[in-house]
Parts: sequence; structure tokens; C-alpha cells
Amino acid sequence: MAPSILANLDSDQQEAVKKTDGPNLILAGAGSGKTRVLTYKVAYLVLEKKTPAQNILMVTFTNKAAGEMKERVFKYLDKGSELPFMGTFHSFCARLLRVESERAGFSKNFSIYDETDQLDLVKEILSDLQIGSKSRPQAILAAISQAKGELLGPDDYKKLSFGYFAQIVSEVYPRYQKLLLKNNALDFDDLISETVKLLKQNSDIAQKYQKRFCYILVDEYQDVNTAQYELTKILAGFWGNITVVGDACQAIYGFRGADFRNILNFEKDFENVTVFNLTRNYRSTQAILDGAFSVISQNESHPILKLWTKNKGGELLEIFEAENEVEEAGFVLTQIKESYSPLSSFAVLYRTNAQSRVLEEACLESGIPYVLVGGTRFYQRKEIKDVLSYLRVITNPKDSVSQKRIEKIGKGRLKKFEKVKEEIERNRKPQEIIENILKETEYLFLIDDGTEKGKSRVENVKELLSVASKFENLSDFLENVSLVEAESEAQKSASEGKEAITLMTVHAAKGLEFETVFLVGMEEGLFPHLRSSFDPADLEEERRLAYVGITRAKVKLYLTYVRNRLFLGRRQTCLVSRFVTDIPDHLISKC
DNA sequence: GAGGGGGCGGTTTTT
DNA sequence: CCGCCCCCTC
Repeated sequence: MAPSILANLDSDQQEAVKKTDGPNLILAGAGSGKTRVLTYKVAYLVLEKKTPAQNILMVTFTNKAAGEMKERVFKYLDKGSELPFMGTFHSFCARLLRVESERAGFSKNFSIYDETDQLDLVKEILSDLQIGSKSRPQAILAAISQAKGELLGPDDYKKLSFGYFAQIVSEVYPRYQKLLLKNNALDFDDLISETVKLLKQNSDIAQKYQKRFCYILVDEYQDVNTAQYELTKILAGFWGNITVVGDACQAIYGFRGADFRNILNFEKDFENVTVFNLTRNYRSTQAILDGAFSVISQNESHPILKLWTKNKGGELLEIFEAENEVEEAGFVLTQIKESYSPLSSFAVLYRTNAQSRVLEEACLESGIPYVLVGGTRFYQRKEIKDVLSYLRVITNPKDSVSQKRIEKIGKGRLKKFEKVKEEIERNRKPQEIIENILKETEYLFLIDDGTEKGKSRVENVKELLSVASKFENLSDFLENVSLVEAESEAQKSASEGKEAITLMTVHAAKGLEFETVFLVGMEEGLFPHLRSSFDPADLEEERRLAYVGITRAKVKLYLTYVRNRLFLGRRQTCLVSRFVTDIPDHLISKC
């Protein structure tokens, strides 16, 4: 492979790929071919350095990124060869913990709790403590999650906390952990923090994995939190061959504990770090890059990569002021309809999920097919969680959250479920098990109330069945369901080549690119969001988010804002976002 | 025990 | 404006 594959890379990229040993920091700007470098590096390790696949570990943040990398690496390697582990931090840790579960202090069949399950647990504790609804369960859960990301246990938290709210959290947190343990369940944060704890406390287990992973590659390093950072440090503790890729300008997950300073500290924490700068952008026009730079360069707390491209000039950025959100959506769809480009080349990006509604309605009205990414996630839907709860009680009888959930579905149904549970258990395929439960409990009858919503609920359960049909046993299915987001029907048809525009949040758009991007709702209080408008650090994150949004565009970028917007049912007057006024006039044409 | 109506509170982003 | 929670009724 060697010459031909490396020939697809520019000289900076080649250098970054070929330097496999020791600690390497690749600062890769937006559109600079970061995924390319990582995937070629894996291929290079296998084909050129003859590294066995099992000795390579590649971690990313999202399933989307992991999936894409797998696909690409698969293409580069010889047919039939084994693939290295490539997955999210969470899936890696879950797998490790299942293997080592006994030493970690829980049993192998532990449940993985998502946010809904976590909230159920917190609410239960709050009502036991008779704290009532004065403190919002979400806020408490967020504090606990933050603490876990910092590797702070309940005792540590109590020592460090002060104030009324923290007082409540420090009451809830230990009880919450105790309940998780009793339920034989881990939440998302536990997956990481329990792995770190396990490896720190058991040097033999740590060594096993340290020795196994000769080469470690970490994507989106600016988005690691303390626990993830510690984990990568431990895993690289024997060979020290670790390549991290990231860009502080694209750190947008500070709200969930990510700390871009980790990437800044990398050079201090490892000795003799080689730094690579990838600043050539292969995606956008110079006009778009200049616009992006004029926004991000206002940030002061992190280094900023100045990107360049051979793609000089390009169309000006267009700015549109609409009277209200309906007119804004109308403008977007008019532009799309008047263009001759394929629908899949358009993306409409927004700050909050709530904004999608008006856009969807406008699409329906004008007959433009669309794919909505995100929104209420498939596995979070009530009907899906209900069905999954029946299954989880089968694999993990201690799971009280699922138990309570199915009790709520109905006592009568519970009895019927329990009657058939014994027959169900015998190593049947997940699909058959679900069908059996549905039949006995008549669950579909319950959710099908004849309305459109009811119909869509039934459709969702059928969709779950089709996912289940791909799995041979229940545990594998449940693991996948917890850690991998399902592709919606719409996304599937889009990937099958049906033409549609894409609607999603800016967060969801990270790592993607489109010929034409509409950034809508560019207003003060919305983007930057009101809740991030007071703290300078939060504002810088909003600015990075805007930067990510702008740099998704390859050819054409529209920025739109409205004079007034319906917000919480009230019409409010809006001001244009500072991120728009930061862009100099010579880059802009007003429509 | 199940299901529906009315009041209340709340909008960020996600593995 | 929507979803959630509580309470009320069957």
C-alpha cells in the first residue's frame, strides 16, 4: 500500500500519519482532513508497521464519527482482515467493564441508564427525602454528572460543595449511587469514571490493557472531560504511543464537562510531544473561512488556527433579515427551490431543537422533503422505553427503574408479562421475545389511540422490532440500544439516496459539510443563547459553536435573523446576533 | 387501577 | 405553545 495510499495526502498530513510512536498532538482545523489523517494512520499502522489490529485503539465521541472511521478503515485494509477497536469512549468502557465486572464490583449483566432512567431515580430520591419539587431534578442530575466527569465521588463532592443547592446535591448524590449499585446499573458517566477507578485501583488490570494497546488514537480531544482525559493517560501509560487530534476552536461541549484545556495541557503531561498543525482547509471558500475567522478571532482563551485554502474568493456570505420566524423559514425554502442544486447539498442549522418546528412546517407546505436529525431521540421515546423496560427486567432483575416503569404501564399487563416471562427467557432471539411480550400484554393496543401520534408510536415499536431482528441475543441488543443511537426512518431513506434537505442543530452538524448552509435564528439571546450570555467563558463557547456552524459550508453561507420571534408562546423583539455583526461588510451581501 | 382534564412551569447543546 | 405532573373521575 505504502506509496499509493500516502500519495492521497498532502505533505503535512503525511508527516502526521507517519509519526506513529511517542505522544503526538495534531492540531487540525475545520475541514483540514482530520478524519482522513486518523483513518490513514490506522491503515498505516496495520499495513506498513504490521501492527496487529487488536493492539490498536481508536476512540471518538459520537457513533456517527466512529461509524464513518470504521467504514473508511475497512476500505483501506485487505479484505477479511480484522478491524481494530474503533468506537466511542462509552462503548469502549462498557465493553471493558463487562469483561472485568466482577473485579469492578457489579455483575456482568448491569443495565446502562440513560437520562430518563437517571431522572426517574433522582425523582424517587427527592420524594423519599421529601425535598419536593423545589429543586429541579434535571439540575441536580446535571450537578451529579458534572461531578462524575471530574472524578468526584459523593464524599469528594460534599467536601467541595457549599451553598443551598450544593447541599441538596450532596444529599442526593450518595443515595443515587447507592441505588444504582442496588439496581446493578451504571449511568453514562459511570461507564467512564468506574473504568478509571478500576484501572487506578488494580494495576494488574491496568497493565493488561496498557500492554495490549500499543497505539492509541483519540479524536476530538478538545472535547474530553477530566475522566476521559485520565483514561487516555492511563491507557497510554506503558507504550506511550498516543496520537490525539483536536482543535480548541471547535470545543463545544463545555456544558457537559468537556474542558478544552486538556488539549492545551497535553504537551505538559507527556514528554517530547510532537505537534502537527493542519491548517490547509479543503472544504470551504476563502470568503467563508474569512467570515469564520472574523467571528472566532474574538476569543481570547485559546489558540486560534488560521486556516487557508487554494479556493480563493467565492460567493459572498448572504444575510437576510426577516420579520418573523415564519418569513425566515419561507426565505430559506425559496432559496432552495430557486436553486438547481440537489436537495442533499443543503443544510439548515439552528441553535435549539425547538426551532425545527417552523422549518418542518415550511418544508411540508412547500413540498420539500427533509431529514430531521436529532430531536427526540428514538430510544428516549416513551413507547420504546416501555418495551425496553420489559426486556431489561428479564436480563437484570434488580433493575428497579425498569421494574417501576412496567408497573406503571399497568398492573394487569405486568401479571400477564410475568406469566410468560419464564417461557420467554430461554435464549430466544430478541425479536421473538419482544413479539411475545407485545402479544401477551397487548401493548400496541394501549398506545394506538387512533390518532396520528398513536400510529407513529406503533410505527416506532415496529422499527424497534426491525432493529432487534439484527441481534442474536438479548444482552447484545440491549447494549447496542443503550450506546448507539438508532437511525430514523428519514435518515435511512436519505442514506439510501432519496433526496432531501437536512435540518439539525449546530451541535449535531459538527464534523459534517454541505455545499450550502443556512444558519438561522442569528439573534442575541438565541445564538448566543440567553443562558450563555453572561459568563465570558460561556460566550466563548457560543462563539466556537458559531464558528463550527459557519465552517460547515463549502460554497455558500446564509445567515438569517428575525425582528421578532415567538418564544414560549410570546412574541419577542429580537436584535441581530453579535456573531453576524462581527463579520466585516466586504464579505457580505444583503438580500 | 386506568385514563383523561386542567393547571403549572420551562426551553441549549448529547454520549 | 408544548409537555409534564397532579388530581379527579369512571
